[in-house]
Amino acid sequence: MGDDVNKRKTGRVKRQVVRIENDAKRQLTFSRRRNGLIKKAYELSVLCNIDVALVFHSPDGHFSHFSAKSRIEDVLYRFVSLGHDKGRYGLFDFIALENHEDFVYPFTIMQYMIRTIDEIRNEDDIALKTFRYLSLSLSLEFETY
Amino acid sequence: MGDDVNKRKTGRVKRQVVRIENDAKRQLTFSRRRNGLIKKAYELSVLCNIDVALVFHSPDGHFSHFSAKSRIEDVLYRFVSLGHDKGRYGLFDFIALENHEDFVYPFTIMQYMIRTIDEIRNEDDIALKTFRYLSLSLSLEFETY
DNA sequence: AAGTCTATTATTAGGAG
DNA sequence: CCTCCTAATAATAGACT
Repeated sequence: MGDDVNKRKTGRVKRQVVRIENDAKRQLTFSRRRNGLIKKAYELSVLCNIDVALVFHSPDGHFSHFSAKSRIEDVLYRFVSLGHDKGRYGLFDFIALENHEDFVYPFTIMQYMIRTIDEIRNEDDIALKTFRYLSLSLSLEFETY
Repeated sequence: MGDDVNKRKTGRVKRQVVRIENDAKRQLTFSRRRNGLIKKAYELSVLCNIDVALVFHSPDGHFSHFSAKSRIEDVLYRFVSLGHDKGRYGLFDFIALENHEDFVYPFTIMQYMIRTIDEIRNEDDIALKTFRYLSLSLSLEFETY
């Protein structure tokens, strides 16, 4: 019985911030930390009356998103349209952490949006897609708090 | 001198998750927790090889954003164009936490984007705005890690 | 994949500068 | 706006279910 005490090896251990190679462990850590991040984003939004939007993409194409206080569409729309609002440049504070070597063109997001909208306009099955998207959203939506 | 020991009142205290009414305290908490959130988003992106985008808006018009691993434009573009990608609906998992009572139309973001693009196309000072936006981005960009 | 336990690390509130 | 300090709360790695 005393053995159990010696064998016990639980409790948080320190982790280097490097990619987790083991698939199962990486998935578990992603799930836990994503929940932690969402909780903190929610708390920040309430404590400080801030709109926060979070978007996650994994390399295999999975994605998830979160927004507190406002719809994520509203938060992102405001972000996209910033470059469009002449009178308020002086108010913006930018935090940019870029790990890629190619230069950042601030207007790139607009070019992307224009291309996307053009493609969408050339299609005639928007209603169908909206319906499918809507069905999926509703079935997978859940309340954490 | 012994008095000092009794008077000492430091250390973290428990806070309810409700709006902080004191302006200075709310701003301080915002600054600290936003940094904490960005650090955790960065760690998640490295540990789990995930693209993460974060967008913050305060009611007074200030905003900031963060993205690790990929440009924020790329992460948001992928998000926006999801509704446009027919073949992959089955892969998506949605996390939606909506605090507002009105119904969420998944296509709203597209409608917003269309409106934004239309407005942009009706202007002829894009080059000037791009230049100003670029100058500001570069001067305020910084590396946290 | 998602919940429980536990020991430990990580974050952060308040105060001072 | 920061940064530093301290003591307390909060998050979480690993193991198990």
